[in-house]
Amino acid sequence: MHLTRYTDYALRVLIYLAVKGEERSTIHEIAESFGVSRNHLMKVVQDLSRRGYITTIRGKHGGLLLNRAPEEITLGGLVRDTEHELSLVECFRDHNECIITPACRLKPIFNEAMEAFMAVLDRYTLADMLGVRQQQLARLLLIPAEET
Amino acid sequence: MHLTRYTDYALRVLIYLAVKGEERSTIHEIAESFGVSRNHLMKVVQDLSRRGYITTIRGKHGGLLLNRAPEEITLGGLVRDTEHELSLVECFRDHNECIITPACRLKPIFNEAMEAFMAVLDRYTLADMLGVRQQQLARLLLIPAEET
DNA sequence: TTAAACATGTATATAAAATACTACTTAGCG
DNA sequence: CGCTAAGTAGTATTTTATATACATGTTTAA
Repeated sequence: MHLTRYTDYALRVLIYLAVKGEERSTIHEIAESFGVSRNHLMKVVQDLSRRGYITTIRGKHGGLLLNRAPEEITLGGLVRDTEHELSLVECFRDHNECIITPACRLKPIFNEAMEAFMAVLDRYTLADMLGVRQQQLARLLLIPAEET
Repeated sequence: MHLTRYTDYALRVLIYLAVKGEERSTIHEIAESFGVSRNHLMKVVQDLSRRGYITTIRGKHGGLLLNRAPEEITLGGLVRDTEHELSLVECFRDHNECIITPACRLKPIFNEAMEAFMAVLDRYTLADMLGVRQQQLARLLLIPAEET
């Protein structure tokens, strides 16, 4: 049971952008920072852009910026947006062939568990990710200190 | 985000055995009933046996029996036993290379979410799976009605 | 008008999971 | 005593999802 790297990377991009603040960041720079595939990050970035999380600016001196306040980006929302397959077991999927489905009580129980999981994530926002640790994060990401 | 079929099948085996009650069931019969790989089920059964969930009897007229009362088998326990990889994102694993881990607040949050998820599963037992629907389950599984 | 940036589609590689295969052990039954 | 139905165990193969790479296009500031 785990989330995909896709979701993981989406979170990292948002954290990076939030730490960097007003200044533009490039995909290249973020990929370098985390030591992950630049091409894969591109897909993630496009998705985040299409969904309105970030703004992308093409051309020289282009880059990425957060498009929403960190306080308004919930973890739950993001996970729901980027994790396509949230179906825990076969009976949640389209091609379910489990014969006991009509009488089985597992589905509602797993549903309840899933909701409890998401409820926790809904309580936290990107702003909660930073907080007092913003400076430390900036250092780890090799982002020059902001003069805030 | 989903559980493996391995866990799914483990649950199905337990449900089958619980519905069948006192009578022995064979792996073959269970695999047929659900239309799943007999060989894969074998691994699951061995695992359930090693962990004390079920008793296996070799030889002619052998088969499987539940080794604990359905009321004492919790969903949470089973999932923890059969789902080996409960690490949601990279920083939960052994070979974590995410550079912001020391300052990152995601891990404790995901931990909390995971605990909320498991807490729900811990509240339900195999007995809850059957309840009023036992007859219907027996019919779906093509198990001759018990004279209870 | 060029270079730095994002955009898009397709192809390949990797890793995990599922399944299949093979050989073996146990135990009831005739 | 030997046959057969059942579980045991290890290994190999296939499948699938995910991740990564590659190739090419588009935008825009300098």
